[in-house]
Amino acid sequence: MVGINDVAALAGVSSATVSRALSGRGAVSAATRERVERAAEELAYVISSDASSLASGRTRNIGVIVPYLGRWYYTEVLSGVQSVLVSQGFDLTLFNLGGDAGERRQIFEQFLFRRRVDAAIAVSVEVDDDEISRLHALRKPVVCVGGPIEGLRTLGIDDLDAAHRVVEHLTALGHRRIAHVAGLPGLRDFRMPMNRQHGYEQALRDVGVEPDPALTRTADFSVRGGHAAARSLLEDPATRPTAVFASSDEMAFGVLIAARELGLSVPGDLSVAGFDDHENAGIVGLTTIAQDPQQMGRRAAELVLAQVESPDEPAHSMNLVMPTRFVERTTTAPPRA
Amino acid sequence: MVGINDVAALAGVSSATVSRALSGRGAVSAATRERVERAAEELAYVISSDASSLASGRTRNIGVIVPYLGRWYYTEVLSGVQSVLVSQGFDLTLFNLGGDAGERRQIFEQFLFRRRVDAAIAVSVEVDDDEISRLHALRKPVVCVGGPIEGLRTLGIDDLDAAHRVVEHLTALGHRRIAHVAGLPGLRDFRMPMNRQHGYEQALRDVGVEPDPALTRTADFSVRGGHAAARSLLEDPATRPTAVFASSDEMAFGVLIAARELGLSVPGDLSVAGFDDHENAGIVGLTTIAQDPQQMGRRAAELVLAQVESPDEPAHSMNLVMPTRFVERTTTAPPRA
DNA sequence: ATGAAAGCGCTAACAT
DNA sequence: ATGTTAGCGCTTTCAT
Repeated sequence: MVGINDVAALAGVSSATVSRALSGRGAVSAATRERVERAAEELAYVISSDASSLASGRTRNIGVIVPYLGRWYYTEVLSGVQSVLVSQGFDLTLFNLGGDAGERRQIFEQFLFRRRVDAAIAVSVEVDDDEISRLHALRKPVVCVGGPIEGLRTLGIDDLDAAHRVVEHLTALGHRRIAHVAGLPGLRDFRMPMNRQHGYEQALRDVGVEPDPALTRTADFSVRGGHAAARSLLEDPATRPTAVFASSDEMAFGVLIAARELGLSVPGDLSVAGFDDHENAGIVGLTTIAQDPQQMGRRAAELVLAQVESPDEPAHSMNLVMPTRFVERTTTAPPRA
Repeated sequence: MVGINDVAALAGVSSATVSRALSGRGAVSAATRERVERAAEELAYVISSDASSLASGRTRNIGVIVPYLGRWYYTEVLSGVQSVLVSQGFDLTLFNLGGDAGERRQIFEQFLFRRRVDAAIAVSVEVDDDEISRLHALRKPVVCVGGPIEGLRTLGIDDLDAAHRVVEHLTALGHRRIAHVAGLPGLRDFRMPMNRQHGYEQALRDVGVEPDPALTRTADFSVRGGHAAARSLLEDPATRPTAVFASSDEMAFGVLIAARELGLSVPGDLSVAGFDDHENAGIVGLTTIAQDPQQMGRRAAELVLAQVESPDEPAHSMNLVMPTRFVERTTTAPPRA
């Protein structure tokens, strides 16, 4: 195994100089750097990250915690994070909380603490108090995407406002009986589903409609969940709403499937609006409010790397609000007269 | 930061004994182990994985290479891998090749070689010769899920047979004009799309039908791709097939959407069959052939860990074939008379 | 069964 | 700008 000393010998310098030349920390003359790089190249030298980490205290590795992988949102965030990390030469260690409670405990109690990461990014993770204190105990930069966690840097969208805007679109079209397929709290993050529910309610009150609790159903953000919720919401023609707002596009897809099964035409008999601008929203013409989770992942990675690079700067907590964009397509129209 | 010496002091033993007691390597009396564990617990000691790796040469970290994250298949495999690794105390470093060519090169040339992983799992990665030799140069266990790579352990399904069975179902129903929305080769793995195409062709020849090249369209495994392929396949009533086999359920979803847009009833005017048994296949009643990528991920992790634990045993190459299961639902029926 | 001590391959003072 | 040297926190012979 070729090590730093082999490179040093070939380049005719000390190992310290090789370290400086290759890492970019500390002054090295251009000529020397040149020779060192050539030698490293020739020997196909690759650094031992373990030795480097041990000596320097920096791992060049970021931990990313996700509650689940099988939803569009998470993989998008993850891709964004990954691409920034790769470009900066950082590795990504994935912690997936989707397994059983034991796995989750092990991750919070052991894995995060093996000093293997310089920082962590938590993606819409619903953490309990004990877990929060463990994250703080890391004494490492932590930024949260989506779910605001007390005292940590956060990056997300304004869920209340976004939901409000979508539902406002429906009321502006003339809808008054609008149902909400809401997300289950506690599944991703506790507050997000609530904020979207509040945005929905507020938009109704704006036009003088008192939200009817019977028109809100919760589901697990999946197509299947949205489908089941819509079936129960739509099957009785007497109480049927004229529009449905789903708190995620995937649930909206489920609503569309249910509507078709029940012989309801969209948007003739029923308007449907979603939330996300999922990659498949366009193809079914879904009106929705777009967020860009990949971009959020990139920003989160940048934030966290900035803190890693300059650990001394006081990381005042903050909550970065990313923009959302209303996208009108063909699943929404005025209600039948 | 509490280290091994603190634990040793508290337990009244040497650091060597602590190391042995906690790692399980080497003989320690039950009583001593007990005391050491208690001391470690009390001090909330967590090992420095860097120091441990440096000294032992083992990292307890597995690299997982995926070409892309945004498809059901990959996240399922990843979940399976992850759950086994967590239970064995291993970390998972994620390498996502989905970025640009530069990122990909960096991953193969640098990241994999930082000696940060004990082994790697490649998930349906289409690798070129240079990349294969780099994987071999790792001199670490590598197992591939899905895409067979020369000289490496592989685990996957029999794509030809699976496709054959689905199409056989269609011919048994009486279909003769059967189209294939095939996967684009080179996107995931080169051979898989071809094998499915061959299975499709073979099932047709079984009933004396020579496959019509005009009835095969390729797409990128996405809903959008399947939709576009189906539009061009179905729009002309004169040349329209009576059934479509899609090489992934996600593409089949796109076919279903296109059929509806064109006013074709399924399965009345058109039968549709997919491949995967995606989590949403049931909800739209899609007939398909099920594979279990999560299970494949678990098996791959087990295989690779077994090799990591006993590196001396000759890792004869092998190709583990996992079962598939035909699932008949409601999108297939005999063609109209 | 346990301890002493020599590394593992780097980095970072410190010195020049 | 470069070299010398002392660790980083473990694991693993080798003794006992």
